[in-house]
Amino acid sequence: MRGILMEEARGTIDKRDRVLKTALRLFTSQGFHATPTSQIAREAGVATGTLFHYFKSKDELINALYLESRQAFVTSLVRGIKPEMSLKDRGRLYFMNSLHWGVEHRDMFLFYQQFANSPYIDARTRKRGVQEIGFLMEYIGDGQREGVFREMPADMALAVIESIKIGMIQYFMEHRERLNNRRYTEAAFSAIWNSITR
Amino acid sequence: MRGILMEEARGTIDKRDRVLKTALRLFTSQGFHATPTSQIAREAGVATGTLFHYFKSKDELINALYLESRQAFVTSLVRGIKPEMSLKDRGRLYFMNSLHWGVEHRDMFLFYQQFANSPYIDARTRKRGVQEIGFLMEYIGDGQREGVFREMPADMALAVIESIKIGMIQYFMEHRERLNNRRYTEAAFSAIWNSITR
DNA sequence: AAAATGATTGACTAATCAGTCGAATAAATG
DNA sequence: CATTTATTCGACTGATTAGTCAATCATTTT
Repeated sequence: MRGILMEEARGTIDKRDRVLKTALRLFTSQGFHATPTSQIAREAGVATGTLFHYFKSKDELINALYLESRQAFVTSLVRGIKPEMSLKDRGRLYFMNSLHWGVEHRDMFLFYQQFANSPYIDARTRKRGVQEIGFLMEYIGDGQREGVFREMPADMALAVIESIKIGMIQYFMEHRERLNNRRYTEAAFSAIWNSITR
Repeated sequence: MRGILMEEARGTIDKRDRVLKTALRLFTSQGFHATPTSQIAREAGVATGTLFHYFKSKDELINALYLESRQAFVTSLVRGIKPEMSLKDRGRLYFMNSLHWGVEHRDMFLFYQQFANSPYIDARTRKRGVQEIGFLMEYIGDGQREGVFREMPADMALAVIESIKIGMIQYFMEHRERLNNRRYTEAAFSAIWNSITR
């Protein structure tokens, strides 16, 4: 049975966690099929048997990573959002939250990018993963009702916003020093804002 | 020796070409490592030995695909571009060329997206693949000199343009019927244009 | 039509893969 | 302290992989 005392529990959780972290890093840098379970186990410092003790299969491992990454991302997305904020301020905060999270959780972000729509993630697991889209669809609906956004199908506006957001996360990953300079992050937000507003 | 008469030559070129086309389709839908050479050969209707007769290794095959896809894309990109065109007209045409090519050459586009920056493409092959960036960098330089573009680092502007372009190609792939409706394609171009202009 | 050359084949191999299993150890429980 | 239960190990297995090779077939040249 899983230990209750801190010291005892840590050893156990530690190994499961080290497997997850190592797999995340290797999957994003090498791809799923190019990463053997033997390498994950070796670099995590556990035996292959231990890996399969915590995850019944390699697929279960990647699905666990997907759930963990999505949870972490969606939680960070809504941080500080208040209903009384203006449309523009809400949009800016969504963007800044995504931007900082993406850059600071590089592996998780890249994993999400690469694998969220991959066949390795089973349909049932993915189905519950549209929370983020839900937030943003509502946001776009608000903007259209207020007449602030240009005429454009809502799903096209969503595609525009999301693609710039992803592009900017990748951009700031390669220019981390600019992430704490308002001139650059605000320029990036302006690109999004102007792309869909009148 | 490779035949000179049409009928004889066709048989030969046919098999090499069928291997390439089949590999392109399977790599984009299943991924590189998830696609065994045996499956490529089987679905192309050739023996595994034939595949390795034309491509020394699986890596050489993916690199050949990369070169072919890039060549096809860059060629289509500049179609109809004239130096005397206005900045906006040139931008629109670059976009429309990319959009139509991407949607109509789905496999090549997806391949380019998935594999252009993957470790399977060797450095030497990739190095000669910055032609497209060259065009667009010049374009952005022109826009900044004319004072049409908002203040923003050139590489950030490039990242914005490229990411929206990719997003829109994916969008129109799922809405092919809208590709021949100016209202939609022009709305997509406006998103790009407004994202970087004053 | 004989010789030479390249195209094509598929059985085969060595290496590697995901996943198993029985033994050993550590922790929790009565 | 004795017993049960959870954790960890790594050698092992059957399946699958990229790539080989000796043989055959088709075409061109002499």
